[in-house]
Amino acid sequence: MKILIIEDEKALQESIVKYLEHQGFVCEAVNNFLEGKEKVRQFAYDCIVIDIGLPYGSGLDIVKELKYMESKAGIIIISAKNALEDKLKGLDLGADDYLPKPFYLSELNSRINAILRRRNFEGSKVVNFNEIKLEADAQRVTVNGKPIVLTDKEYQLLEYFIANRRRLLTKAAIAEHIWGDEYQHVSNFDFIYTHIKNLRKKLIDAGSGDYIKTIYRAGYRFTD
Amino acid sequence: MKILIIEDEKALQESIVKYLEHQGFVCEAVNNFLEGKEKVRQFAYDCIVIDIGLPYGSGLDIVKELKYMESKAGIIIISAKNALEDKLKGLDLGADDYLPKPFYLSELNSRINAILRRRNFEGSKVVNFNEIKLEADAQRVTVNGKPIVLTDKEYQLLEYFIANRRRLLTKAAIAEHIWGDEYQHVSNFDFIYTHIKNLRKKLIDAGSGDYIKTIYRAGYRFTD
DNA sequence: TTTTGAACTATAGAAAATTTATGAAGCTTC
DNA sequence: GAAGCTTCATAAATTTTCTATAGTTCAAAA
Repeated sequence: MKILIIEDEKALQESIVKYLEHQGFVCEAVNNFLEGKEKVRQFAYDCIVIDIGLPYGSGLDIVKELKYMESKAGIIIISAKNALEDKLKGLDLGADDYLPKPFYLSELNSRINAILRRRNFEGSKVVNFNEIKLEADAQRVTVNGKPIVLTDKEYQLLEYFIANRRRLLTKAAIAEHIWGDEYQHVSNFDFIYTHIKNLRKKLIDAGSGDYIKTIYRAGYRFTD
Repeated sequence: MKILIIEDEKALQESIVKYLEHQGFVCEAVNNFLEGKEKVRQFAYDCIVIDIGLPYGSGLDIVKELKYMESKAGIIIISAKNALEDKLKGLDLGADDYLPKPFYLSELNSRINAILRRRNFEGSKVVNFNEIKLEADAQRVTVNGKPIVLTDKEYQLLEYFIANRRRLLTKAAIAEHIWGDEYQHVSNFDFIYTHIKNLRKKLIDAGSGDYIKTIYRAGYRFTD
């Protein structure tokens, strides 16, 4: 699997490459718009990770280019600001996923895998975890085939848990993922407790196992 | 992981410490050049965050000092002015990364992680010692493949032991590493006994060998 | 060589501190 | 006004620290 990373922050770029290579991907990286465009035209990648804010141009234009070319590569855009606009524009242009900076490399990895998986099985954005089934398209969740109703935050929580199954997720990571940077200074994570509680209850009431394990002083882990 | 922050702006310093502690780092902070130099000479840190503009001297001189000492700590310099010169000088002197103010705390965090990752084990965060396996990513420990549940302190203890396998570790060193410098003057390390005891019990109950050897009047050594 | 005692380490259990869970009460938004 | 999100107060759970006591080690004295 070959991945192209278009990212100008050197330290971040190196981290990504190193991490992904360690995960068994073949990586290439460039640090500006022009080189990015060049690479994209010349070679076929399985997945392309694009920063929006680049020297000499916007990453969004590369997304456009790719779509124009009818490229089959998966596209993940990343953006410094947690800008809803960037996200919407990117997804609108045909990107497969959006990741606000900063993010955990493990998360980027799991999103890449999700996209590649999706691409292979063509179509359905459905993730399973034992008796839990999560249909991303419909933002719908079923337990043993029976649908359950989740609020927005609960759904996001569950999606994040399942995407990062068996991994330790700190409350800070969860907060950043679901609420964004504005919570970085907050030292009070009470609101997470409440959402965890509600999600747990709904899942268990629906007959699922209790997969959300609390790791005292560290965070949570979704596992069986 | 122990981090030193040398930063004179009180509010910023406190934010950094709070944030990083949330991420699971042990932090210490000082607010001027002299104290910074003092700390750096006395203790070993995993990573040091240095503001360039400090009372009584330049942070760059601390970088110099560290390099002279052949310190293994990661170094991140931060600077109020987005001065290219500072950046170049700092990186030239051997700093690992440069961050212009203002920055997102999460950005600082991810850079620290990037450096530690690079520095430590080049990617893979899994360490083995005979039948014991320690997965840093998940903060998970298994013995012969079976997971065991450790408390925070127990985990840190084990991590420290395994990282320094076959080395004599004094109680003072252990206390300093896990609890921070405020324990440097403490002469009573009784609280360590309990943690050692508990860790030993959990490991042995899980079927591991008894690797924590007591060296009378000296400390402990993790070895087979 | 054996005994003895001070210093050191091990252990269990209680107390203190910290962290997480929970239900209810406000807020906002639609 | 209902639904969902957040805050708050309080309860519960878990970990960490403290305390007391017992067991070890080592070296000096007998």
